[in-house]
Amino acid sequence: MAAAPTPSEPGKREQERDLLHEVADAVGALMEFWGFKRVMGRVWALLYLRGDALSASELCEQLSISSGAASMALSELEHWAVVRRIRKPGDRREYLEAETDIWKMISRVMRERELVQIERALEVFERVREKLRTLPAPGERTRLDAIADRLGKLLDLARVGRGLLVALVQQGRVDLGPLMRFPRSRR
Amino acid sequence: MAAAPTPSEPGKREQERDLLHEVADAVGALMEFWGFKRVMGRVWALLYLRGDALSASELCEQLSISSGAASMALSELEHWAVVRRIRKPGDRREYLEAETDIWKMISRVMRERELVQIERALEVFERVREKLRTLPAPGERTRLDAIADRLGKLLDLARVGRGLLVALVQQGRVDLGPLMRFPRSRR
DNA sequence: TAGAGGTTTCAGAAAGTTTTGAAAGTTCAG
DNA sequence: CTGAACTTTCAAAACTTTCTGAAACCTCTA
Repeated sequence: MAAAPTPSEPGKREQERDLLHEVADAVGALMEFWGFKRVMGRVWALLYLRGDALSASELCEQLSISSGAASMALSELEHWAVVRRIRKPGDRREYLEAETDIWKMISRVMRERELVQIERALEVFERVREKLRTLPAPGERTRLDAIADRLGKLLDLARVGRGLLVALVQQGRVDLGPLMRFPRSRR
Repeated sequence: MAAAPTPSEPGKREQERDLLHEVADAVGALMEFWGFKRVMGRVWALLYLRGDALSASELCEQLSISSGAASMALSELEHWAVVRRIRKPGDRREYLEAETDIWKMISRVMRERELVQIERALEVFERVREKLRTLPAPGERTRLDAIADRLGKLLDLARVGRGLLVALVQQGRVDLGPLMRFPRSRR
């Protein structure tokens, strides 16, 4: 190859790769913590940092995962609209590109996952409270009432949580200004 | 008249128990979703709703878990200060009581778990960006710069996330007022 | 339309997590 | 001190999740 016969750079290339991997692993850990598969985070981070589209097999090689794992991670990432597939004409392969609007990704997950979860719980809380109310207790009114009260506190909290999520999601962006009146008072 | 040893109530007692279990399971699901063991949520919710202190064996029976599982869940719950042990004089057993200040629990988890997680990632991002900068690339300045830029966006996001967490935790309570000034406008 | 180059599927392997139950350890009334 | 009552520990079992690799399946180009 005329282009770069020079293995000139000592370990620059490797160094760069290792650095990207470090970040990819950190993102992977974060994603895993947030309930996704670790590989998903690694894939997205690598694509995001490199900026250009990679083929699936390149990803497999870079991250040392099997084609099966890559395929599964990719389809899940696609479901969350976190990665896009694009085709280059005259090339049979698919290339993968990271969504770069991070907030869009986050708010989608909030909306479709966290919110669903909390609403499911809310539903149970509400239903049970109703039933507790109609349980015609003999001399137990007070005891059951106390339970219903505590359940009510749980309900309130869940509603606050839902409120926070909805607020974040509806804004479509992070606007912490109001919430953070003590920004850079570094203590 | 069914007097003292009345099995009078048809299924009231069972109904009540089932309702509490429904809530406990919902909380368990939520806790699991949030990265804790499902049992932890069930234990806390049951204690919280009943309001009175239960013995460990009662818990085992109520939730159909082994004493081992209970012991482990309890010590973890205790670590998070979500459940307290109390002793009644003249009784060899320990009784368990739920912490009722829910916000206190949440902010503790935020501080000790979520915040640690995000700070770990931040550290990696920062360190890698520094190194990328000092990688004396020949004609690659622009390519590496672009990578560093994207890494910078990641850093910003992580900082915003940390800011949100810190804000929530420092307030010591949920104050959504500022964040939610668009009450019920459907857009 | 053949077939080379790619991708998906899926059963089984590997890894990770939670639960059990019994043995070891504590605690306290007597 | 002793032993009954209770709790903790921990190795193994049960279960869940994730990964692998090969076969089945696409999809283009020639």
